[in-house]
Amino acid sequence: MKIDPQNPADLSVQIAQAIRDAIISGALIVDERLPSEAELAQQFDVSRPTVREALKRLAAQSLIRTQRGATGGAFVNRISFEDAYSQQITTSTLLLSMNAVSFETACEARYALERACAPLSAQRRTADQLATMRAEIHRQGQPGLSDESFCDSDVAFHRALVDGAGNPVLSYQLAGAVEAMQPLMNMITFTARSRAEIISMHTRIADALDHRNSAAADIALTDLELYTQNLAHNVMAERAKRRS
Amino acid sequence: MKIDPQNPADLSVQIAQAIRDAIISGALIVDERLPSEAELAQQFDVSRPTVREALKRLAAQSLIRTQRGATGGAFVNRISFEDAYSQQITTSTLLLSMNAVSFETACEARYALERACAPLSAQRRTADQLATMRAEIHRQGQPGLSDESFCDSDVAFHRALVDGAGNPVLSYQLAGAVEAMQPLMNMITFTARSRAEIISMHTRIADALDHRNSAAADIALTDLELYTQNLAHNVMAERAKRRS
DNA sequence: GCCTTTTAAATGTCAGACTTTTAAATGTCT
DNA sequence: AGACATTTAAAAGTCTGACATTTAAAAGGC
Repeated sequence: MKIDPQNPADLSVQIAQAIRDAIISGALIVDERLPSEAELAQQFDVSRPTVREALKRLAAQSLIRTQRGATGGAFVNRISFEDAYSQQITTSTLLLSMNAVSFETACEARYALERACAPLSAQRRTADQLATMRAEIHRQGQPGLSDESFCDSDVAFHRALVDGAGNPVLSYQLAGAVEAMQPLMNMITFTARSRAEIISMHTRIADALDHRNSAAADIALTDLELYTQNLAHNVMAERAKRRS
Repeated sequence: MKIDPQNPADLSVQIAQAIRDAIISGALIVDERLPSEAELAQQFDVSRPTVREALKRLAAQSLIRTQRGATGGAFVNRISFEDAYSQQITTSTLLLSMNAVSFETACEARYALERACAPLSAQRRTADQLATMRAEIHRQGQPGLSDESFCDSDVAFHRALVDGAGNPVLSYQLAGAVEAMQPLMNMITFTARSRAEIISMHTRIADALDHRNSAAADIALTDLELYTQNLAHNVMAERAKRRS
């Protein structure tokens, strides 16, 4: 692990890169302890604050964790699905909000992804996951349910659908995407949507998975997408009219 | 933006969180300059190194960028699709390698995602994207092509397929996933695979998109997945036999 | 008016000290 | 001997103050 003092890049960037490479290449394995900050400073021939800045960069990406105390230090972190998942949500959320991604584009991507796991969900969904979906549908039908709770329930429903595929990699990819898009979708369709319509389509999806009918699930998801896209379209048109 | 000195969490973590919240909430907008490190240190009542560690954390997530010099400072970064994409690749790659995700699971997820954009690709692929796919197929048929180049070409082919959907959100999600899984897939099927077989299936995919035949593309992708899964299965069985 | 030089503001880096946390080693009492 | 309290040491976390480097704007000279 070496750095080049002549390199115009900041030293802390170079050091972080060197350690990151060591982790990715397998030279440093999970739960292995890195040398102490003082030792690293010696090895790289830089000061301790510089080493610390490098370590903070890695910590921000969950590549390492640090412990204080006698047996403390920086340890290579095993990146969990949860870590990856929450990182994806922050990144995706900001990406969508900062790049003026149209509702249409985000919505299309979201449902394309969900349809991707519908066949697997139809095959493999457990009784538990189906029960979760039914429970969320029931919750969505409760009168007096706040808009926020309805949204949460919506997310939980789709989350169960995705988890039904029984593939953690898919779950992590999709749940992140769905959750990141939710604020955008709520912003548009918060007020206009008809809960009854949504509940009926959720029920169709749950029924389809219940009967392990992949094609029906696909169609129901497509209908839900169409409904959502239409809704957004109308809301936008209404807003445009009011402005003029 | 406030922090709590009594909080057991590290100050640099709290400061990073406070600034992150300000960005997400929109209190800080894209390209806005943050106060200088010295000013931030005053505001939060901490020392400059502590502020710097917080800023490095944010920089590692591409939330801010820093410039040196007279008009320099830390600026809120517009997260680009490229940023998000490369972050996703590192995270996903590590996630897969550190969590012993089975080849089967990763492969299934990958093709499920690709099938998700096949219908859109069939509708929208441009002549350019189709030409890219054909060119990569041709390249894959060149005798004397190194294994590495073949892999690169394979990635490029699938990348074109995904981009064909014309949805940047999908592209970013899927390209990241595909690329992250590539090392894992190569590790298994590097030697055993038949280029001719793969090329023929690639051709079937390209033909299907050429004719805007979504169903055929789906079938071809499924066949490619089956072929890959079989290959992996055989390689594993072979390895197990050799060990005994 | 244009080019060069100076200057100031900001980040990047360093050195050394002090604080806090933590676990292990040591000591003490029953 | 074993259980509990105390000491100690290692490590991260933090602070202070200084210097180096970069960069753009201001000042100055032709």
